[in-house]
Formats: sequence, C-alpha cells, structure tokens
Amino acid sequence: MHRWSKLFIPTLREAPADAEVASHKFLLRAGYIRQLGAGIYNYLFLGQRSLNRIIAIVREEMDRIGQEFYLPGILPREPWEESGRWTGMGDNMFRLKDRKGAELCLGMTHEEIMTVIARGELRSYKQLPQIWYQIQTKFRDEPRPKSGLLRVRQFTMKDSYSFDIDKAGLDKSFDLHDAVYRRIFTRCGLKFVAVEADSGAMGGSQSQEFMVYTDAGEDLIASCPQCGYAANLEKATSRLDAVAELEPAGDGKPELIHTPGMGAIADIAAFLKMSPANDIKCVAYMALKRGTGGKKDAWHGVAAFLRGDHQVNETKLLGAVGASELRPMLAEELETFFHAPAGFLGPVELRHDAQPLGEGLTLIVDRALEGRKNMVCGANKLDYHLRNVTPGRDFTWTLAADIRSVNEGENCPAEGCAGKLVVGKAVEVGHIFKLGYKYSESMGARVLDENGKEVTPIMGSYGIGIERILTAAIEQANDANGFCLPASIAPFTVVVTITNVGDAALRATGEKIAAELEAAGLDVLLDDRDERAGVKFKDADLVGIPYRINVGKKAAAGQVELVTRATATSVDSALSDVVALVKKRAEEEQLLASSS
RNA sequence: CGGGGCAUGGCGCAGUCUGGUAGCGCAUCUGCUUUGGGAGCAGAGGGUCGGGAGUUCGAAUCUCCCUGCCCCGACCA
Repeated sequence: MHRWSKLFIPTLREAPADAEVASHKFLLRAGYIRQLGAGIYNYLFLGQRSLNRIIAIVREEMDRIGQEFYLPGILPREPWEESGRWTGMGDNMFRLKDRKGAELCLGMTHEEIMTVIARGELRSYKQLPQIWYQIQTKFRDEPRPKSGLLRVRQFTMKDSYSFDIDKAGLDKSFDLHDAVYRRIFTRCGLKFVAVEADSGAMGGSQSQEFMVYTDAGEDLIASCPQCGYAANLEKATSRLDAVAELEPAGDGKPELIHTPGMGAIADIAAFLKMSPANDIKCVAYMALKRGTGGKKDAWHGVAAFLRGDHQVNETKLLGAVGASELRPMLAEELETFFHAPAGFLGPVELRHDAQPLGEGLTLIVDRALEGRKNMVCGANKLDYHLRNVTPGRDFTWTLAADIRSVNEGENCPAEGCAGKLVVGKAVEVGHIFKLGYKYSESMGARVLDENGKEVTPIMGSYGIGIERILTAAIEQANDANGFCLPASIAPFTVVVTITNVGDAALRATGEKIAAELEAAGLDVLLDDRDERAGVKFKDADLVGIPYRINVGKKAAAGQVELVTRATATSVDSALSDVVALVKKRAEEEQLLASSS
C-alpha cells in the first residue's frame, strides 16, 4: 500500500519561471521530474512510475512481433565508421575516449549495432525475418534542448529493427509495426495521427510518423479534413490552382527592366502591378556533400528557384539534391555564381551543372514553375529584372523537384478530393521507416537465399519516444489545476483521500477502501497526510491521477465521493460499491480508447 | 552557431539604475487554534547574492572575464 505521507512527491505551488509548455510546468509542479542540466532530467517517483507503465505497454505489444534485446549505451567507433555515420552524425553525437585513447560514443540510435549482430550471426534466408527491439537510453547532444521532456539530451527510446530477405518481407515488417504502434498509442490513451514523413538524409524509402497534435509540438502537419490525408510539412504536397499568366510585353522575349533598389519580391510585384505568383524567386545555398570512401566533405552551390509567393522547404531541397547540410550563400559566393547581388538573382543564362552537386552550380526549380510563362525574375545584374521569362524556353535546369512547403488552404493532393489542407503543430511520438540496404550493404550483412545465392537483407527501423508519450498525454489533457493521465499510464489509477486524518473512523474507512481497491488489482495511492482537505484535493488534481475517492463527512452515513479528474465531476457512492465502480470506470475508459 | 534574457534561502520575486554589509510571499520547523478546495496567530531556522579578477574605505549593486540556464532562430536518422 502506497501511503502519500511516506512518499516523496514534491509538489510545487508555483511553476519554476523557466518552464514554458504545459507538460514541462506540470511535470515539475507535480513532482514527476527535476532538472539536472540542460536537457537532462531526474525522474522522481511519480514520473518513473508512469514511464514504467508506458514501458510495460510498449513491451507487451512489441512482444507480439519482436524479440527484446538490450544493447550497450556506450559504443565503439568502428561500426559507425563503417556506416559513415561517425562523421555523418556530426555534433549531435556525444563522443568520448577511454583510457587507452580509443574513441567511443554514446548511442543515439542502434542501426549499426543491430547490423553488427545480424552480419555476425545471420547466414540463411531460413533465419529471416527477424524483428529485434530494445528499450534503451539514448543520448543526443541536441543543439537546443527545450520544453521539458520534449527535446532532451538523454531519453528513453523503444527502437526496433527488422531484417528481411526482400522488399515484400520489409513491407510486412513495416505493417506489423504500424499495427502494433497503433495499439500502443491507443492503449496509452493518445489521440494520434499517422502521417507520411520525410525519410531523412540517412537513407530509406517509406516513412511514417505518429503524431499528437499540440501547440507544444515542433513539427507541422498538413492534413485534409475530408479524406484523411496527413503528412509532415517536410513531405506534404498539394494541388495548386492555376495562376493567371501575365500578357507578354513587346516581342514576348525576355526583356530587361530597370528596377532600382527593388530587391524584394513585394517591391517588384507592386512596381509591375502583378501578383508575386508571377515572380520567380531565387534562394541560393551552399550544400554540403559528405565525402565517402576517403573523399573529403565538400560544399557546392545550389540555386533554388520557386514561385515568388512560395517558401522553400529545406528538407525537401536537401533530399532533392542529395546533400546533408545547407547554408545560405555568402555575398562573395553569390558574386562567383551569379555575378550579381541578392535580390537580383535569376535563372536566365545561368551556367549550371548537368548533375546535382557537380563542380559548378546546381540549378533546381520547383515543380510549380513547370508550364508557367511570361514570368519576372532577377537579371543577375544589380537593379535589373527580366520579364517575359518562360521556364524551359528561356532557361533550363539541373533538375526539377518539389522543394516548397505547402500552405494552409491549398487543395488536398489526394486524387479526386476537394478538401483544403489545414496545418497544425504536433509532437512526434513514433516513427517507422523502411531503411533499405544502407546499413546491411555498407556493413556487409549477407545471407544465402533459397538458391544458395548471397543476398543482402533489407532493413527497417522503428522508434518510439517513451517520455514523449507521457508529455503528449499531459499536453492533450491539462487545465489550470494540473493534468489528467489516461488510467493506463497514470502512476496510480485512483487516490483515496482521507479528508481528515484526525478522525479515526475516517482513517479506518479510507484504509479499508484502499486495501479493497488494491485487492481488486488497481494501483491505489492512499492520501493519509495530516493536511487540510483543500491541500490534498489540489495535489490530487495536480498530479494526474484519473480517479479520486473522497472519504469525508458522508462516510458515517456509508457514502463516499468518486471524483473523475478529466471531467471534474463527482458522484456519491455507497462504500460497498465504490471499488467496483472505479474498476468499471477505468476499464470503460480503456475500452473507449481502443474503439476510437 | 546568431539574436535576446536571466542567475539573490527549496519555489516565486524585490533590492542593482543612484555602492553602505540582504528583504518579501510561499514552503520548512515548534506551539496553540482550525479542519471539504493550497487556514490563522505567535515564534524559529535557512542565503560565501552563479564563479573569478578588478575599482573602492566599503560591492548583490560599478568594470572585465568565465560558467550555467531559459526563450527566438539556425539545427534536429
């Protein structure tokens, strides 16, 4: 029996000044966590208890499809060197040296280590498929830890890895994870959406994120209320309405116009009395190409051209050109590639490479420019623009790709759907994706297929942020007094509050009810503190326990109160019925969650 | 890494501009009263004012350097 009077639950009346988001404030106030450093937290009794319950659900569900391992958190350099990620991970990886000077790192993910195991042990197609998972502490030297447990440098992750003989097998492993993840998040009481996601620069094809909508989130999700389309903004597309083209001026050929000081698109649009949609804008970058096979890293020029009213999406751009990093071009680099300053850059007669990231400039155009005509763009000459510019006729490019971010209100990309996209903030709680051969190939994992031929197994990688489930649950259900966790992941299902411990009869009744609840298999906390009733009510509301039984004045008449935290409603119940009632409520909640 | 801010008792803050040896609320401890929504009264304990150097008779306060933390941006398989 857990008695509050004996426990360490350091609740705070006021939130520390540097907590911004709801989950951060309440995790601190409710005594779940304490900060040790930037992005480094101590998990106290209630926090650890809740995380343990989340882990139990994750483990139970993962055991349906996979086998649990436990890999080290401290890892030698060599496997990372083999995969190319020792340098690829950059400053996000914590690195250290042992007493002999050998280099090690703290694990931020475990593709390499799982692949080491696979290549050492897997020999035959008969041993496939395999799904191996672990629940492990991960370390990432985040550039900017923030928002309590949402973005931290040490956290707990369930990560799993699949090895299959072929793509069909990978599809199956992926789908198994998709189904199990849906069960996990449902059981944890999260209102989540599965969205299409970018697979990142580190390889992979199909990729899906599990997101919980909240303003505390750092990802933007575009979704269609009509057909259910949902995608991370890094991936989302839309169908654009046609733009009214400008009438050709003069002979219809590109024509130089004097535009003194009009480096901004808004200036040009106003000057020519046209929509920014008739302008071609240029965003110039230097892109980093990681050297492989002993080659050095190198920066290359990339000129991205988009519709004047569109925003470049750097994630899409990185993927399109195959680079690993971008930075804006410096003024002298602009001079080298364009012979012109920012504000007057354009694609006409711009020398560019045939292949992305060659020695010269990569010229990439957004798909929204294809088929357009009579547009306005910079002339690569200070204070001059060109009009009558038609893409394809007046300039060519290295490649065309979707490199823009969609905007709210644009048309849903789904075939035949008339919906308009809405954009919302969300936090990522899980991510599943098809890795392909990146690690198995580079690290030399091979098995023999049924014809005795050596083949490379295909891999998948699947993660769940354990702490993020807790924070997302708090973000989605909190009010001025605190938060309410789903019964499945709350540190306790029910708290029995003895309103006045000075009253021996009340005390005995509270003890009895708590014992009965425990015997019924519920996680029960008995609030037997010698505090005023108000203090105990406030604390109970704060710490997220979904049900509270007040043992007070009416106990002498055989009645107690059952308070439901989520709805702030209470019902009187006979002492003899309350245990069954709580149990029923908690079970109903779980059923409701799994049916939605 | 760029921009902004903060650092004074466990938490929230004042004091810094204008230098004079540290204060308020909450929390903690003791006693009495109170006992259904963060009680009242009385008393008590607790702070090298983030660190270092300097200016000064004297520094929380002024100067310089460093560190930590927060926010915005960049970044973030």
